[in-house]
Amino acid sequence: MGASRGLTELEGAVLGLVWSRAPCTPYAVRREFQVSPSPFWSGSAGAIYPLMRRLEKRGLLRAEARVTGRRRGRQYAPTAAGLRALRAWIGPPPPAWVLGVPMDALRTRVEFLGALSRARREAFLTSVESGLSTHIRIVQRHCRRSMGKAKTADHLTARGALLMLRARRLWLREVRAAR
Amino acid sequence: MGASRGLTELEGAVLGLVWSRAPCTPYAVRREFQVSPSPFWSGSAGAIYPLMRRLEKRGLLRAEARVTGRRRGRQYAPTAAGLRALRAWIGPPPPAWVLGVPMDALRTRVEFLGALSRARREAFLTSVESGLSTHIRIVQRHCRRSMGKAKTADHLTARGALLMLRARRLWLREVRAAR
DNA sequence: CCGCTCATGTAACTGGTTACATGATTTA
DNA sequence: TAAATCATGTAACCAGTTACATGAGCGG
Repeated sequence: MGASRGLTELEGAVLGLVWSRAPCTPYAVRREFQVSPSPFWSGSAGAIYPLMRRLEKRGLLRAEARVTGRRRGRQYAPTAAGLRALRAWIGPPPPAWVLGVPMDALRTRVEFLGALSRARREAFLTSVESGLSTHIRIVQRHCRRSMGKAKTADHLTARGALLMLRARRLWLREVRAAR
Repeated sequence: MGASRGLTELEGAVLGLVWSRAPCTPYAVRREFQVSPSPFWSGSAGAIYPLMRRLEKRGLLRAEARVTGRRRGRQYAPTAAGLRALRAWIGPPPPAWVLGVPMDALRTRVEFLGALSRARREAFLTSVESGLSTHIRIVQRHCRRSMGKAKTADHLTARGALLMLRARRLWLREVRAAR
């Protein structure tokens, strides 16, 4: 029933998050996005709350009222249909754009570095390299923290992020050398 | 003097593209996005044409009517203010989110791979690894083609994309090994 | 002359953001 | 008890997408 067209990226990510943390409040999901070192989604309330209601209405999430003290709230868990939807979202050979080079704001900027004076270019590259190193340290810590403790998925994700950042820093050095 | 708030990512990319290819039609810009191995922006007409008009109205692009045969059309080039805006977009130490881990649809999916059966997981990883290798070959070709010929910026961008893809493939192998 | 690609646009939609509003709970 | 944070939500906005419309030029 319910022709249920595919999930958007954010929907997929939220559904997956709920699946892996269930039972799970919208607030917890938001936090997850907010503390993530990958700041693509703001995890704004205006995105998350309506989205989870939507998933509930589509029968992919089931909500139970949570009453801690006098606090209203809902905890979500995926339904059977929700799990199926998640699998259908991940499972089949992903469309090309999923495999394609991810968009990268840094790469875009570097592409037009030629518009800057030599001095500004140097300053840019220096600042970026140090900023990148900071980020790497953060993700590295996150990576170590999630090691072992049965959080394999988290750890692997962090590893992925780390490898990505390192590749970028390496590339940055190439860029600097080439100028 | 139009307080000219900052440029969006797409605006920055378009302005940069026009700067590096000027004089340049909107259509050429679209094509650039469409053939890019990084398929984040569709390069849809509905995005590009209004955007470039906007930049023109803000005084960042200057348009000259192009008449080839009986064909209407506009060629754009950045104005002095446009170049300044481009520099201001790239130049200063970029905000943290530019340096942060770029969002990656593949990483998101892998994060929830645990929702799949062992067999499906295997199938997924196999399909992704081969798809990734295909993409790598494509970018590699692009990379070689842009070598030398004074297209340093293009080449470096392609290199960046290539390193990113390779890091991803390496990571994929880790994922497979860890399961 | 038919269909394909080049080329320029517009209109409706939509998903996510910003900014705001509200109240409960914890901490200084 | 005041300030901070937890927690839930809404409303207006906006950038980019999809889908459509139009017409020029060109290859068969």
